[in-house]
Amino acid sequence: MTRETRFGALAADARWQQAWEAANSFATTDSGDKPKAYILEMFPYPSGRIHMGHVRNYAMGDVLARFKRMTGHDVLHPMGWDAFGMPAENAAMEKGVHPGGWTRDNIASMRGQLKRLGLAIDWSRELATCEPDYYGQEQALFLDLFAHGLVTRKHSYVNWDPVDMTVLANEQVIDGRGWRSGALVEKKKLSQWFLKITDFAEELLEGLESLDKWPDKVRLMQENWIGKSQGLEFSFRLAGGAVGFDVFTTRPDTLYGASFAAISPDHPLAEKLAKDSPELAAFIELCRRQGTAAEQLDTAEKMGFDTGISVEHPLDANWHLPVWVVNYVLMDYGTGAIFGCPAHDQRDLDFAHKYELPVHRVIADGDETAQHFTGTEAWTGPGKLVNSHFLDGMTIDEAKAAVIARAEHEGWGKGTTVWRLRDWGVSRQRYWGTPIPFIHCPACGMVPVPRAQLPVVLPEDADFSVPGNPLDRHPTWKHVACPSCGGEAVRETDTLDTFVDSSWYFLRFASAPSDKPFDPEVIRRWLPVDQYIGGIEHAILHLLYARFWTRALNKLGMIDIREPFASLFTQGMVTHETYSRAQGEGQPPLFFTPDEIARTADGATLEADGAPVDVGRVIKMSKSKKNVVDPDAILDQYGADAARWFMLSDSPPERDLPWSEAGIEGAWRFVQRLWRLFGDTGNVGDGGEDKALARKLHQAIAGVAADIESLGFNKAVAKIHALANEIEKATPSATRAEACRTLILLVAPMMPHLAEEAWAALPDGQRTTAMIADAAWPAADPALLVDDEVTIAIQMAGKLRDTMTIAKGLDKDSTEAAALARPRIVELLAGATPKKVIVVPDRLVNIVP
RNA sequence: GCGGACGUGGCGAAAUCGGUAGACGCAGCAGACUUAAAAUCUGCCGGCCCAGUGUCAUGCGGGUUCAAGUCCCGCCGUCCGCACCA
Repeated sequence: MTRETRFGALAADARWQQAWEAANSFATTDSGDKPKAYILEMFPYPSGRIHMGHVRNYAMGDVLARFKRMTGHDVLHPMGWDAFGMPAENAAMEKGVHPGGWTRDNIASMRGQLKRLGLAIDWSRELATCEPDYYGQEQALFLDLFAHGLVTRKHSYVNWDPVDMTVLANEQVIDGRGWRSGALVEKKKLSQWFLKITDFAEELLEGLESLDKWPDKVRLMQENWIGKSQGLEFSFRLAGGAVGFDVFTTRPDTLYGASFAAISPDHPLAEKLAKDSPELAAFIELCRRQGTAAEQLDTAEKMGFDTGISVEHPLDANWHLPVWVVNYVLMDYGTGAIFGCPAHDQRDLDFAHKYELPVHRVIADGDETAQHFTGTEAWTGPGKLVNSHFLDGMTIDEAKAAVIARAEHEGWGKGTTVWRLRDWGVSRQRYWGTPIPFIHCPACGMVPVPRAQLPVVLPEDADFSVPGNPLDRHPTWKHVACPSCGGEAVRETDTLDTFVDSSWYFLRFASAPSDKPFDPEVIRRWLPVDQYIGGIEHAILHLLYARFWTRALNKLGMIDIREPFASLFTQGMVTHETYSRAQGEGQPPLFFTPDEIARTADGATLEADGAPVDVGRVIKMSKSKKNVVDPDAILDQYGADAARWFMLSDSPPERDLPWSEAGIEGAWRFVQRLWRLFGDTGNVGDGGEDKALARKLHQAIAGVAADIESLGFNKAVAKIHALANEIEKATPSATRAEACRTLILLVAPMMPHLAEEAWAALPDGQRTTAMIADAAWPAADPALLVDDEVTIAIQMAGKLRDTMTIAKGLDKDSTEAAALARPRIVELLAGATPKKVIVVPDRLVNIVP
């Protein structure tokens, strides 16, 4: 092959992508004689076009996958589509296209875009969650979980959008309104399907400790989300002795500080009392209408309604506490009822002040022995018990234990654990999702669809012209015979939350038989995922659900592992500055896309009129701010390798990456620079060796490998730059030619097309494999990893005064002597004897005069 | 309000164990080559001054240490998560 002076990226991209496909280069080998590496990036939602965030995500995973192949691993690196979800259905409503057609078209175009990146993916394992061969197996797993009691139906309050006629997830409610329709969201009690994730609360929490290769941030977020609280649950009796209600508290030590009891507006007792009290009914209605948005909570006034009834204090039956219905008590945490202790809880204090309820101090504030409470700030710090009879003088922890012990002994309460985590409601009143495989029979009740009848396939002919669930109003689909009695029955028309689809796809990638969800033997070989890479936005929901499914399937005996992802990496976003012009009073600014803009040294102008625009902050690329750069346009102009290289350069991968035109051009220039350097593999000069360059080369081999292994791609990039600089400066030698050849291998994981092109252009006999895709990572010679000389610092009183180059490993005494003999040091000491000399071999000498 | 992360040149950053702060890149400046441009190459590139291996400098103020970007205490700022969670 004759060598071009410029690297033709577009032709090379296409050529090598075809070559890899023809050779089936990235098919996963199940041979099992090499160590396995399962590298997975979170699979994309097929929105239609890939964005720069995808490019960054898949570039990182691809470097790791290619590197693992080069270092002798069997690599599983698959790709698929999280293909169910509301956007497809919205498109159907807005544009009259079928969700299936819309989704499959999007998949086809995004697959094409991803392939242009040159990813080392085993495309034979591609899957889409919207296809029956996937969701049918998901239905089978759902029935397995049901058979083991992990699926329930229960009534619960949901966010109901009255316009779209569907349940909304909490995240889809923005300031009390449906995110799509803008309608005021109602609380509605509906019968819903739930997965019993709370059964696993304790082990999901404990399991976090074993995930030492997960970011601390994610583990902490999950820990807070699971929200374990330990305390006392006890029963209040109504004054007079009738059965009252249960409350939960984490502060049983403050029981003698109680001044009222409070129940949630949604508490059954409140609802019962409201039947006879229109005032209370109106109050409850008022509370339900109040928003729960974050800003409103800050300012929301504490409100209460005195029911007129009272309860007996559990430690003193003659002490009666009034029962209030209170807007700040939540029905879905604890028991939906509390006892109020104003002195030691800020909310209770605010409430007590407003309604002039008593405030009893029971924890002394520090050294203070004040028996009474004043002020507007509740004391929640440590202290000794006061005003508390048998508890007086105890610490908070001692008092907690004493009260719990007494409650258990006397039988009115017990120590318990309460979780913030709720069971996972998976019912969605949508068409474009996995049908829940159940049949409602008037005679037999809820009947699972028999295995032989799976998959329950979505009907193609659905009507999207009106809001609501198309499955529910489909003329025929839901009408079936009961599998149990044969009588007339109807299918469940709810579909599964799409987070279910993404809770087990990593298993299906490893093993996808047609007759079952997966083969346990094959799962044993590949799982857990060795490196999972994706966005921080999935820190809680997806990652928690996937952990739950893995543990649930483990409990069912279907898989051995308890945790799906051994190592997790959360990458930063791709950002770009914004360009805008103010529009006038009360108008939002007008934004411009980067390709409408000419960037100048100190500002930017609109190309259309040459006038300046405002350059805004560097923020996440988003359509509304128009600060997006289309990957296709970049690939057309610079090719895949420059795009990949830029994505890996400069910013640490966990941090945001500011996209810039100058940056991608810099990457492009470096691609060309490497191409020129790769042409020097035959230029051996006089054939001699260059020991210094050999050291730098081998240090780079080891350093780049370590950086890729630890996902420090920006550092690997810097080391490759530094090595390229050294090679360029060196005079031709056998070592230099060898370094040029080795450099091809070092950049191969990051710039695979350039590497293949350069590999193919090598003189005959210099290639170890036909394609570099099959080549091995070069071995670093340990002898060359250390320098034989080091330049060390000489400090006086901690300030740098001189440096000297000495033999590496020189002993302390000789180092000290050499330092003290330096003319500059002699001059500075001026004959004085140093008080102290600290020598750190190979590092520095610090002289204390 | 609670929890967490992060603050280093004009910009993205590096400094892996408490040991020469600013590697590497971007932008910029000066120069070479060229009829010119592109491309390429060379040099400079934190502040200050008396221009020195001078001095100050890693958000601010303290502390520990022979030595602090790194450890400790207290502030300030930015970002993220959760949020009336009993």
